[in-house]
Amino acid sequence: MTVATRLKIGDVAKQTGIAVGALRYYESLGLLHSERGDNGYRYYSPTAVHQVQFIKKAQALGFSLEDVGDVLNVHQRGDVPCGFVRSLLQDKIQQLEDQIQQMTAFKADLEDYRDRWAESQPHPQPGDICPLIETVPLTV
Amino acid sequence: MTVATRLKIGDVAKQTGIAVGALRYYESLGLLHSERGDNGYRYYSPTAVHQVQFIKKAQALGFSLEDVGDVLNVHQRGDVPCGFVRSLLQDKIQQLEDQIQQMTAFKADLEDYRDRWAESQPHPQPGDICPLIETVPLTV
DNA sequence: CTTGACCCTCTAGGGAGCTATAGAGTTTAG
DNA sequence: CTAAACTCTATAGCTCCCTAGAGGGTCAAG
Repeated sequence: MTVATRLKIGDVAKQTGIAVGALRYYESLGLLHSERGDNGYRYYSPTAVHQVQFIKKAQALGFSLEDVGDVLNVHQRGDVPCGFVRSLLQDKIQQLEDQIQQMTAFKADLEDYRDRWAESQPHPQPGDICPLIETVPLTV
Repeated sequence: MTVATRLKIGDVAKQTGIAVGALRYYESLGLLHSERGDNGYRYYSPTAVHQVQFIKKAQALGFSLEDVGDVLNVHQRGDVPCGFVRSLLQDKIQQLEDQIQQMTAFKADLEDYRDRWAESQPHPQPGDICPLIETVPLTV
């Protein structure tokens, strides 16, 4: 019987490409657990590498670390969090949709100004800073 | 001959709808100037209202306060900053374009996952947290 | 034994544009 | 005259995900 491999934080960092400081940060958020040796060092089992990769993958899906924590909590309760993940994912998609729409409308606005200002020689009024911008209406 | 109107910061705030704290913040960035009375109060001429509105309008075009400062500097040098403003505006449009493209591609990715995961009953492996997320490839 | 590569905790910072508070002085309406 | 409403400075906090540094202990190779 061999003792299970005990990884130090630097080993986990190397195997995952995540900085040591970030790993400690994950732990402070409760996303990653470690055992402490007598020297105070954090020790990890090889599954920790897998867990860090899980965090990376969730982030790649646009999940915040808080989201990851929520998923982990569902898992901790013994449930399979896939349904929860699906709904989170749908939320992210909807948020993206909304943001894209907003940005597209905003871009159209800006292009409108650009085209209107393309060759106009503005009529500066006393006190004006940029006579072009001065024509923008105040949204009150 | 009447003394020119001297506005206090609260007056400017009321007339522009910008919080007092924000006006002080603008001043700290050099975007808004005031004279000090013997009591230490900031006093503004009515053109300050116009200048604050200019800041608001520039922000409505997606300009950062730093951008506004740059525009103001051109103006301060005695130049008309409209050419500079046009090029800033084109930059903002381009940035929006890029961001929209990125977000659209990302959204397509997420929708891909969503559809693939729609009714799949995943095959949990020992150590898995959410078998769905586990299928996401690591971008290394 | 020494040197260097690790590890620890705690604190600060950053980006953007503010808001909020504390503790103090000033002005203004009644 | 008093009380409310205003003003001042200076500092901290917000969001998110870390990074960087100080000041110290621990461990492995030569």
